[in-house]
Amino acid sequence: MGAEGNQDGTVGKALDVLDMVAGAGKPVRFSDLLVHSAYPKATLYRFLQTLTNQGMLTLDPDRGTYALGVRLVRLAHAAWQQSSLAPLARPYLDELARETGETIHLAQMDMGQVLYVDKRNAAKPVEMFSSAGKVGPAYCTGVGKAMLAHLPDDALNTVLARQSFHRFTPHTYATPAALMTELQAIRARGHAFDREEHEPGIICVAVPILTRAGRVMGAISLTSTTQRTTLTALESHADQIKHTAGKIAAEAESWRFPEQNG
Amino acid sequence: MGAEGNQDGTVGKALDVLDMVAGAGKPVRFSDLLVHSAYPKATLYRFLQTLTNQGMLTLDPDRGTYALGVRLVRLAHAAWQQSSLAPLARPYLDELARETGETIHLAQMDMGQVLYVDKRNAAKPVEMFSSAGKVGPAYCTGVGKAMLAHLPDDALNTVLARQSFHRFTPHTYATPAALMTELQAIRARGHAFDREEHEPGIICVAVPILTRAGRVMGAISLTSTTQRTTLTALESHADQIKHTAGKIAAEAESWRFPEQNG
DNA sequence: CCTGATGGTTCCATTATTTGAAACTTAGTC
DNA sequence: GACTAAGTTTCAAATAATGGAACCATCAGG
Repeated sequence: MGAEGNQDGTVGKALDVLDMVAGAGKPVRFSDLLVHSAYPKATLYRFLQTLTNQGMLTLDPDRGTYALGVRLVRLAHAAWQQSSLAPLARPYLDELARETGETIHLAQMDMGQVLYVDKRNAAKPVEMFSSAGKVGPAYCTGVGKAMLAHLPDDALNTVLARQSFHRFTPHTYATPAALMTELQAIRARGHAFDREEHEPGIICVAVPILTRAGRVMGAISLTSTTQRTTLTALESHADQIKHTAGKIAAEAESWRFPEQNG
Repeated sequence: MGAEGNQDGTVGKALDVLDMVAGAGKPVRFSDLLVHSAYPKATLYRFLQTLTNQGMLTLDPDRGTYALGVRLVRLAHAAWQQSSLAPLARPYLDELARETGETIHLAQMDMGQVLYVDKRNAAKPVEMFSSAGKVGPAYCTGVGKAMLAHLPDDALNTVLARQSFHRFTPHTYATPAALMTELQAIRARGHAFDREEHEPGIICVAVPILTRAGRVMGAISLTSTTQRTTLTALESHADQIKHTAGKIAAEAESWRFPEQNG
């Protein structure tokens, strides 16, 4: 049930193919792609050639498989630096991690999904690339809901329209209506919870990072497990997180930051 | 500055524009790009629109500036996982770092340049995204030369043709001829040195990671400074590094194939 | 209030590129 | 050697990209 339907000319189609390879999660053969592709043989073939030529894909000549190219890693380095909150937020997250001793996530919105751009893990040393870049659903994660709650109406609708609500756990808000009520509460409260809505046993408090004008830039969450702590205990850190979010927002604004779109 | 030599149809040109934004290193205005661009106003404009639409770029509506989009971060996560040696090499690099106590780099080749995909720093905790994704010259770094030395002739020539040899330090090999001799020595020896060729005071030993068939997959280096140690002392780790490289190569080769459907 | 810049956006006839069915070339099997 | 599956190339028709020029702000002076 992937969202097919691209309207951006040749470039859009090529990026579609790129996504398809990315989505596979591992090297894929031409014919594998062909089956799932909307494009005819020759067309798909030419796209793959072009993308390979451009270093966006690599072709393993032995196996005849395509995989994402390392050029992306280079681009992402630049992207992460110039357009994610992560480099700027780093010291503040470090501080928050030190003070609270809990796992911290920094996330932004990408195409209606939550994209984690940084992480601090209380226990283990950081595994950056392996966690930054991960995506998750917006409607059932703390950071996701925190951001959704502060999206302008039209953007929110666009995002929700693209969602297919899946009931991950018994606590998941599985309808737009239920979610809307929850978002309102979050807006009033200033922070969002994850009450085991995505994964059983995993809870968190999340706070949005907003510009002075109220535009959503990202969100921070403090995550733990039901075994280690309770939601109430986590909530006691809420003000602290808000403070951190505020500092990040302030610094981001002084550096003038690009907006997220849905 | 770089001589444009792109011709991969529309897609290639669009990716060119993407690189241009990446190269700027900071959010750029339309007109800034227009000056440096080979494309006329309307064309460049449409590319920017398309790329923004696709989430490869973000447009800050207040400033009117473009920056790399977070979609790249998501793609890179996948790229790093599925097509770099990093995830697979991680435990081996950890081990090597523990044993030697020195800084370790894992690099691969990208468009004739060295691309660092992972790093272990003896002293400080890792700063992954901020170091993975970095690029450097091939002809004057340990990892670069280690890889060049094992490239097939035609590939080597392609790469060298693209290089503009810059004399970073007095020790830099600044001509293809001099470099060729060095590469021969490296091939014979099995490992490469960086004798302060890129940065004064920085030295390293590097070893290529090769498939059984002899194809270059990447390289590992062990880096230090002239103040802390000597090249001879570093070289004493050479066999250890080769051993690590061998293990990574073996695992990389065995860890390739199956396919799913769905 | 006008006038001229500057920076960004849209039009649209022309042109070049993409498209994709089909033919072809391997490489692998029985 | 004949059959199949996977990958590659061809080529006329369809389509999308091109870019010169016109257009629409917004702002700064006069």
